[in-house]
Amino acid sequence: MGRNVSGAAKRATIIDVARQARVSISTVSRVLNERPVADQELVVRVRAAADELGYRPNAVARDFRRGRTTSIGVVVPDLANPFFTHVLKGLANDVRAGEHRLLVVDSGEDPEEEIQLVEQLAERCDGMVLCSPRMSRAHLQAVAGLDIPVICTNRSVAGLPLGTIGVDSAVGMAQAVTHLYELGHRHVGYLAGPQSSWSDARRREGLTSAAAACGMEVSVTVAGSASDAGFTRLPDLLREGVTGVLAFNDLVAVGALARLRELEVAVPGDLSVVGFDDIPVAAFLGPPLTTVSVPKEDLGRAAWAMLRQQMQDGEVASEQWLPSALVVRQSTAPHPKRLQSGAGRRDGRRAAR
Amino acid sequence: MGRNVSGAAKRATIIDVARQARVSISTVSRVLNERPVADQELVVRVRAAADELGYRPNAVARDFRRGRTTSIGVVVPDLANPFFTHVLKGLANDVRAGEHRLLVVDSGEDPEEEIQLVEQLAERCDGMVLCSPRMSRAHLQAVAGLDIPVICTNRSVAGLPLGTIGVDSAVGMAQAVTHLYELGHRHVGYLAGPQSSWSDARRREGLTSAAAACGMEVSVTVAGSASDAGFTRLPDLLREGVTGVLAFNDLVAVGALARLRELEVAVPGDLSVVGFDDIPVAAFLGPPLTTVSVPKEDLGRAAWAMLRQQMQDGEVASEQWLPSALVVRQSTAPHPKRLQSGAGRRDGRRAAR
DNA sequence: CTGAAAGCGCTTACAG
DNA sequence: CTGAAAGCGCTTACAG
Repeated sequence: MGRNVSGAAKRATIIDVARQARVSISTVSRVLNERPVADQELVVRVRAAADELGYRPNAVARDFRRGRTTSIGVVVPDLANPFFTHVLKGLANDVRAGEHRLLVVDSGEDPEEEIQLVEQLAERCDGMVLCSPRMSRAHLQAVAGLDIPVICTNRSVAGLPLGTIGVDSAVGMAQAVTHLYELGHRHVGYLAGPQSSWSDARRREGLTSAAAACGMEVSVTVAGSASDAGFTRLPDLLREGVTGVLAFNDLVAVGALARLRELEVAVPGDLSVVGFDDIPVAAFLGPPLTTVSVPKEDLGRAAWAMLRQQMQDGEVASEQWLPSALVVRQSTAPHPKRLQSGAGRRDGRRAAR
Repeated sequence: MGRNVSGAAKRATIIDVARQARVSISTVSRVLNERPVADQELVVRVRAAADELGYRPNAVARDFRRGRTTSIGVVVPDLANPFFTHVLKGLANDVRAGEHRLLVVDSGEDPEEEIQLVEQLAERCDGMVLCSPRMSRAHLQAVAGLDIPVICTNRSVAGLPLGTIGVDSAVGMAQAVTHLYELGHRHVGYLAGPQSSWSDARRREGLTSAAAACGMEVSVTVAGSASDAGFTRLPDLLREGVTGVLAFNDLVAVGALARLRELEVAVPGDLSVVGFDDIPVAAFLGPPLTTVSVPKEDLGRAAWAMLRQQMQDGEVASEQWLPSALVVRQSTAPHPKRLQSGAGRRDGRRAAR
């Protein structure tokens, strides 16, 4: 039993196994990698020797020699954000099926940390997925020079040889705005996300242009990506006199709802609230949250599909956008002072486009 | 610019750099690893050559040669569970400070998958943290034989040379039970977690013995670890006539709250609800959830501290338990039919022990 | 102080 | 079909 009893009883290598089994190291390697070996007697001896010595192949040596790692790296800005963990779930499920394993790394929303991690990780992986990368375009360009297949999610990288897959949040946002408009709202507020978020920019754009199209007034306040930001910034919008609030994401909406409860503003009676992402808790809130649902797990799956193809044929730089869709629950209702026909619709799901 | 224009213009190695700089590979290695090199002229030439060739050292080769990886592996059952992501945050923050990087892997709550991932990961890391491992004790024993420092969280591994760090959930659970007792409740229900969870067993034990101590009746129904489980199983407990419900974790409590809203059972007026973990959303629910707070980030930090020490002095097998503490918010109130003096306490925090 | 050489533990052409 | 040998890209004793 080659186990360390105490201290370092040096780990058995393929040479030790070969000696013990009285064969060459080539044969040991073949047996252990299930390559054809004619003499069954040899196979038996090798397996016995490996067992006896507690031999475990040195994976780093093998990766080194093969020039491949069978690992896929994933970089996310914040593992505590449910959006990313659901993308990861989709990825993990499909990757697990194959022979690769997923190595996840959290950049802590720090662009500098992010590029460093990416460069370190790239050396130890066969391919990478960068989830909503926060790094500068210049750094993304450096990533493109890393000669390893890379997919970016929710970040446009036009002109760079990186695969892109994202959610078309403009469409979902436009649906949300239209929904509020149809309910009679004429002045809405946006609890914006982090400045470094490309998705926030897209959502804000979508909101602004949809509102402009139907002549709605929009007030914006910068919140962030977590619930306390929504809790803190919500009053800014109330002061502006909005009757509907759209949040950068569901977490921010959760904070807004809590603040409204504290202020005894009834939702949806006095004010309508719309989230974004449709994280699991959204459906369980009081009231259940009207939100824009994005296919998080599909995003992960699609990223893996794209990455795998890129690893196979070496072709890069495709682009793919998944639809988002408004899910109407119970946090939105007709404008308090202006009842109208479109009111009272509940729990429907409207497909994007 | 050694970048691949298309196809594989083979990556520059240390040999190419040495040739270009007209020095030995030893010197290149020394310069690039910032070891003392006397002749500044050489340093300049090496840096220039490396730049010109776009040289990036092969990390796998270096890890192989050094016999170390500067990576720490972390295995979690489910990245979508906020509890684990917060433990990870604590870990990541402290690890980031040093020279190590964190490689996270999700076992999908599958014990078989878990042991496989652990064995693969162990070969590519200098140390590992297993968060709430679901694998059998026999498999844990195999892990102990992997001659790599390993810390387990929330799992007792008595007799095995693995570091253990966990949360003493029995204490927090006892506080929750006492809290309900003092509010006049005499029959409570438990929405239990997954069978494979060691923490659930501990919490259930804590609940049962605390309830027995004060003569309270307990009904148990097996839910799981996600909100829909709480939503689905809650009625089982109502049927038993409980006036207070304790959930395995906050997610399950969220589901229970949603079901109660649907059933128009007032919380806390008609029924009290207590969660576990104190995830961020707990404080933002309607009503804000009374729950047992566990020091998730501290758990991660402590795991890293223990692992680092184990990697330094090779000493293994310490044990450490962090306290949990009840946080009283607004989802608990006096038993509806039995008002009494202890009632109405709000928003206090009771330290463990 | 720098360079030539050994060697980490494997896999895989190449001989026999 | 199996074995002897080369070599992946580094780091680090060891010479000079």
